[in-house]
Amino acid sequence: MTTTHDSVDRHVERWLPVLPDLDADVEGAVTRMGVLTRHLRTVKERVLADFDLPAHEYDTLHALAGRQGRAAPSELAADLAMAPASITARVDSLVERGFVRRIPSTVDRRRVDVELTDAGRAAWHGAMDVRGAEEHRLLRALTPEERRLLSDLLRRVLLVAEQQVD
Amino acid sequence: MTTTHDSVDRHVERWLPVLPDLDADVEGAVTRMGVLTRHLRTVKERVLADFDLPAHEYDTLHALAGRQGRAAPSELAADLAMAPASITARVDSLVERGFVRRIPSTVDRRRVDVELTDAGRAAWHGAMDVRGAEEHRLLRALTPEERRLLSDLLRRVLLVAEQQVD
DNA sequence: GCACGATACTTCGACGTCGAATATTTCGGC
DNA sequence: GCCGAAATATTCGACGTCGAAGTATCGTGC
Repeated sequence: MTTTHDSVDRHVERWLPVLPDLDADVEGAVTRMGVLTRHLRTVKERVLADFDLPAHEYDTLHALAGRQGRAAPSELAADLAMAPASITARVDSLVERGFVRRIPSTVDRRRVDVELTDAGRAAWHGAMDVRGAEEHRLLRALTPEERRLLSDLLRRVLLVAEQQVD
Repeated sequence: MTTTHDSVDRHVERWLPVLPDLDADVEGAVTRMGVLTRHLRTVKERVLADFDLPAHEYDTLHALAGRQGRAAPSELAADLAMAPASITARVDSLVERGFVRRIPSTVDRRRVDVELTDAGRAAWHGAMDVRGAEEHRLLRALTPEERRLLSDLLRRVLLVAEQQVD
């Protein structure tokens, strides 16, 4: 069983001479996470192109589906980790395509619920099947136990990032 | 020793009812990588603000330093994984700030080398020290052996992503 | 009841990135 | 040597995102 070099190994080898106090494991783990998330995003974009769905439109439909097909723009902004101002444009184009409806709330006239139409739910559901295929293809490099281990290690790292500093 | 829930655990719990065939470990690992890379980018942006350096300017200086302070725009584009057309604007603003020089090549008149000035190298070197502090803070949640393990697991996953399909 | 701060969404202007098209230069086959 | 193909950097127009400002509405304390 021989271990092989990946692009990050070459990246680290290239930087080690000029930055001697570089921790290969820290740099390696961080850089690999970055490369992998970028890769997954690129593949998702390419796969969704077959459905005429830009990734940001799919993401919006997905977030809506995660809230039973109905949510306020501010809720979508929080779920998608983006500025509330950006939601307006996203919803505009989805309305244009008939995937989404704007429903002014009657109880609080400041609010405007966004609701998935049947066409919108169909578009989401259709693209859903291929979604995650690349994730599983990559993670199949590990055994189920190793996947659990990876997920657990990352949880412990993420907990440090998310802990409140009051 | 009690294990704690992070935001991704809550994310998975929220989706499991509607997507029963969701693999918690695959979804967990992938989502955590995404959240962590986003977190690291945000913190880096905030820390670099003290140096009046937008992250994309720092990244460009960093890429340049990785090539001994001199590189062609196309090389920078490759190292930074972005479109060559985008490099022009980045170099423009760095020239504006005196961090970089454009040197037309004499041997191949299509090429224009970009060279780090003393001020540019100083700006990069100054921001270098704080760079990576957050990475180490987060990864300190793991033991050195666990960090090695994490990096190794991610390498095996990345190798699948990078393997050529001829 | 009223005024004032908080809340919710949108508009606006600026910015960074990209793909396609362009201009210039080099290279290779003949 | 010449001509078409490849390479290199840039310009241009479009797009998605953001922060700040704007508009409308709600809620609360008095």
